[in-house]
Amino acid sequence: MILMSDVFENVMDLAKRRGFIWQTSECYGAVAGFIDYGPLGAMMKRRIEDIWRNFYVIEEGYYEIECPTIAQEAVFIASGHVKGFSDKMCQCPHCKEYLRADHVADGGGISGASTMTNEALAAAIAACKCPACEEVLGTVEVYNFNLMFATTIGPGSQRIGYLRPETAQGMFVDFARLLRFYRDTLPFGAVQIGKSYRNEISPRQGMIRLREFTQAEAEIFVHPDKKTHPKFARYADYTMPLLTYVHQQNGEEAVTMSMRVAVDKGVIANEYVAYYVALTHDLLVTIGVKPDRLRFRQHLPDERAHYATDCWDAEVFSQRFGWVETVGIADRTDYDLNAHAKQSGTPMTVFIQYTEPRKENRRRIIPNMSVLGKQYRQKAKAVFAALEHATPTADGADVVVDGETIHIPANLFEVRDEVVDIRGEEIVPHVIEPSYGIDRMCYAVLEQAYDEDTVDGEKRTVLRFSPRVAPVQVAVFPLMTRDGLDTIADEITHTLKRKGILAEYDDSGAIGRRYRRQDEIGTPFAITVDYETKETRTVTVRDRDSMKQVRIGIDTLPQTISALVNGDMKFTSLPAHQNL
RNA sequence: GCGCCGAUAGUGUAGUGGUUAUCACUAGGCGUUGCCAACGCCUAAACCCGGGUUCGAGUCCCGGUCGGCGCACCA
Repeated sequence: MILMSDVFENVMDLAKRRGFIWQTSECYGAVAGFIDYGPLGAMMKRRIEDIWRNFYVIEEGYYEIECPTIAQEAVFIASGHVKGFSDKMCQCPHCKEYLRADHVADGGGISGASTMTNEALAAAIAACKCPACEEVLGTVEVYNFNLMFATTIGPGSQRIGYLRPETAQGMFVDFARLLRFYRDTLPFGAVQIGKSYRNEISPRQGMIRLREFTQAEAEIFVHPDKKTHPKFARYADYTMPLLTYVHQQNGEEAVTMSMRVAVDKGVIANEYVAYYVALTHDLLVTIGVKPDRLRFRQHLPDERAHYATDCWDAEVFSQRFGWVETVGIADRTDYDLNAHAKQSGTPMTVFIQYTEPRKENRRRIIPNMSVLGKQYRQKAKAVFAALEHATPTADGADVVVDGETIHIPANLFEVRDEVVDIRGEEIVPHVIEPSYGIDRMCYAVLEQAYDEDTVDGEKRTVLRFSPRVAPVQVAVFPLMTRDGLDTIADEITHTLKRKGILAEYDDSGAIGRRYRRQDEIGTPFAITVDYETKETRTVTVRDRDSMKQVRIGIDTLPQTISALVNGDMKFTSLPAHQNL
């Protein structure tokens, strides 16, 4: 349509002016990386989150949980964030370049940088050259920069806590309870929508990169050998352009294919990842992302987290920022559960029962505790343990305890060969993780909804929201504020509100001005009470995008508006279109 | 963090050291108005923060904050 000089500026200006998004605590001077959602923005965000819930909680059946945004240090030691999210940094005194101190050490042939103290590392790299300007560094300060916000828990306590950098860990640490909730059966999933925090060095690009942001994440626990999605048929024929890492390396364009083909050809690792790639496409289109501004890009092998076997990003095209990573869908394998099991000492496995028990020969060596115990006392426990794995002969068994070979006579233990039923095995599930950046989705919806057109030579600014995400769902206007028209409009407003519809009454100014106000905040429909209303109990319903109107009875308004707003009915399918 | 640029009513702006900071739109009130930002009258509303130079600073200088861009960073 109209070429907009800079959509980002127009959108953010409108967002600020009309109460969608603004900078936080402006009266004290804003802080980079933090935003407030205003009245309309918070409503829009909630509607987007609710659509997400429809997909993941209601349709997929993965219940939502809510964990604290602060967790104790052990959680993030296990997840790798304490170490991996923290870099040893230093600054070149000559060119002011910020450098990874450990990389400088590696480049200078110094080993063991990761185990040195900051002071030792600083001393070690003093003789190294700055990789940027080639000058010898000399005296530098090495410090840790961790992207997690740290805090302490409790009064005067030294117990360290961190604000979570992702919601995912909450689902992992709750694994055992979730497994019980889902009655010890794979696959199952849990989701969480909430705030996460990263102390970004340089937050930029409006609301694209924030220090506090909202994530919607699902962790789906699956059997490692069964990555076939039970409902794969739903999206098997769903097609979309896929930009594989091979395409990217060869500088080729994305190729459109169905999910079935993508899995069969090995383009996408498994059905689970493919299923959520397709579901994500479906979801993003539902909230109003245009398909031609949406692509799925596979992570390059060196870009993937070390544990992920496959990872796809949903990228939304922004006229300002180019392709913006908005959703990541990764197969995290068993990395997280293993890490938490090790750190916490709690097993995080599922018992998978075999369809048929397996017969297995087993030899058990049963020691005569009363005799051996007395004989070996403190060593007894170690002796028992060693004996279990010993290879007994006719005259006994030799075990080695603390380097000492001890002969246990055959009469002090019994060897039992038995056939046992193995009914199943403990396995560590793999995790499929779709992770959504809600703020980026909100921005994408705003940017893509923004439009300007020309009506009677005048510019009209309109947010072409899907009715499902529009904060205000319908506006109600009396044509005149007299002759009882305002009373009727007021009654209609209240009737709609009682049905759970967010209706806004407005009688201020000319009717055209009121339509324009609602256009600018993306209200999809407007009801006008006119003089005919008093005679026929009908009102006009006006469509934001076409500006066309139809006349319908007051009594059918609640059901009609509901259907229009939740997408069950299109405006064009209403009878008796007329231009008034 | 570094470098460059910027910051004046809600929004967009004018203002090259000197009265009471310009204009438009927006918003609120009253009147008018029989369907797409009409009109009249009235009202409200701003120099990012801190320091300095000066008789006098929105204007000049320094520092900070925020924003944009380029680097760097982005498990």
